[in-house]
Amino acid sequence: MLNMRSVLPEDATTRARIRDTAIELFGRDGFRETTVRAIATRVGVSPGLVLHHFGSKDGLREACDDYILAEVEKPGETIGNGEKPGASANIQSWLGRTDEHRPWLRYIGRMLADGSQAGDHLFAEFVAYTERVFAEGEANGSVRPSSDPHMRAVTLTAYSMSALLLERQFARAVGATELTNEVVAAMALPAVELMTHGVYTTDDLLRATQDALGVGGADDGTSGASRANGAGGTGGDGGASSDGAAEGGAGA
Amino acid sequence: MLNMRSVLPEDATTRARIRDTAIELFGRDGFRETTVRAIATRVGVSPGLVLHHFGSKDGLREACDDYILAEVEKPGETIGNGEKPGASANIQSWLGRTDEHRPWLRYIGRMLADGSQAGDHLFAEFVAYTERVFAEGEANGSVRPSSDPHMRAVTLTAYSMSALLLERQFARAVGATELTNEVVAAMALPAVELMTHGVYTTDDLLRATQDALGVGGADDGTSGASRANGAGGTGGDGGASSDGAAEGGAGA
DNA sequence: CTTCTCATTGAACAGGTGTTTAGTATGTTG
DNA sequence: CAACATACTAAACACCTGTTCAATGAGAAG
Repeated sequence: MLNMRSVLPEDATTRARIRDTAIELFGRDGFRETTVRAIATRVGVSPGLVLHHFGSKDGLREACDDYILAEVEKPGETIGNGEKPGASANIQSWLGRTDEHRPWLRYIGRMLADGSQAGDHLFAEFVAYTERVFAEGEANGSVRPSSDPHMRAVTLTAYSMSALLLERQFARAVGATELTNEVVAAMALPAVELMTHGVYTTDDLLRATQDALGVGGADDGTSGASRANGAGGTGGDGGASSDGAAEGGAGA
Repeated sequence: MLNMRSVLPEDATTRARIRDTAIELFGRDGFRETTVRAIATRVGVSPGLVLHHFGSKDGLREACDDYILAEVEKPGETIGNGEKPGASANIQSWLGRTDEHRPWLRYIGRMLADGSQAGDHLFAEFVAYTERVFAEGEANGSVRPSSDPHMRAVTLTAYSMSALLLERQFARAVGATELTNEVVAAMALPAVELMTHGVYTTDDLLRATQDALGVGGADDGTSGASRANGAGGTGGDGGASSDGAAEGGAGA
């Protein structure tokens, strides 16, 4: 309720309007393909003014990075209640209101895809938060232990970010072209189902992977069937190290 | 064993060497940031020759797309045995030999990130394959049913592609800078653990998500604890539709 | 009022870009 | 041999890019 001028740059200062428009275009088209003139035209100013305020196009990018970083790390953006701080909660909230925050979500996707330092920082922050929450849950009993807690956090963070990086593909799956609320809603249940039960009914693939990597049963083997059946082992030879893992369900 | 000239453009025709170099640079730096002159210089020819062979830079890109598409859809690339056809198996195989196929993996990542039509085609193919395998496994008993099989396939395909899109972040997690075999190996176990057991010990979050979306228990409720404990419900109000799903583990 | 600051513009500039074009060499074909 | 197609180069061209610079206007400070 505090500041809701994200999408409507009505009375904001010209400098802020330039920055917001830059975020929008950088996120939509990419940094390299967005021209200073395009930003200036959309704001309704001259190209020179953009450089006057930000020094250079790279300076404008830095300003956008800083703004997004500050916005995503802002403590109580979500709702009125005393939500936990952290960037994850904010992105969470933005995904609930895609129409208002789509430019920011897209810009974050670009940050991660471009391999910038700001993207590294943001990703590391997400990972740290996820790892912390999972560690608490593990001590709590609500989260399963992992053979590699850090890599699990990295993996799940990357998975969640795929919604931003593959917006187009997720949208196409439900007949949309953008990351709308409908798309987010359709993504939710399969993701939570996966996080709750997994997809495989047996741990055959898990055992095979453990064997291929030469690790013992580090993970606790709770409710696991053991009959070998559907999913054939990973290939035949033992040369390759870890096939069948990274790909979604093609390991069989 | 058949054609292994991927990384070593020794005696290949000049046209092929230009294409391979373009794939490498497009994948590494992006299409827009890669200049025709940079490609020509690296191959050791004049910039004019690049255009002579491919008409334009966009024509070169199309040639690269076609080549990669054909290469990834090639039937028996994996090993000698009669592996199932399909693009997924090839990428699978490439991830096992990252040093040789890194340019192709990166190029595919760019295809998906750039939102090109070729990327759409490739992604759709991956999804179709994943969905088919899971349908077989579901009939088989080795794969759990899903409330939305198609969206599950889309989601898991996107998840697996995140390794290509976030190569940098995955590599940083193990102290590397590229997608090496070591990185792929480190990714494998957490991914398979997730696919086998999930991360949560209870289905509290699943039930909460189902309630928030207004769906009944479409998924079969197999081995599920029911005690409510660690993961607090999704926020307080009932306005937002599907919070707590897309983000990796921040729903709690 | 005067002076100063600063937002803003319009035009120009230097560099890099994809692309074209004329020309050269090298085979290949008749 | 001549004629021709093709691989290839060097140079230029037109365009777009980020950027600069002098000038203008308005408002604040004195």
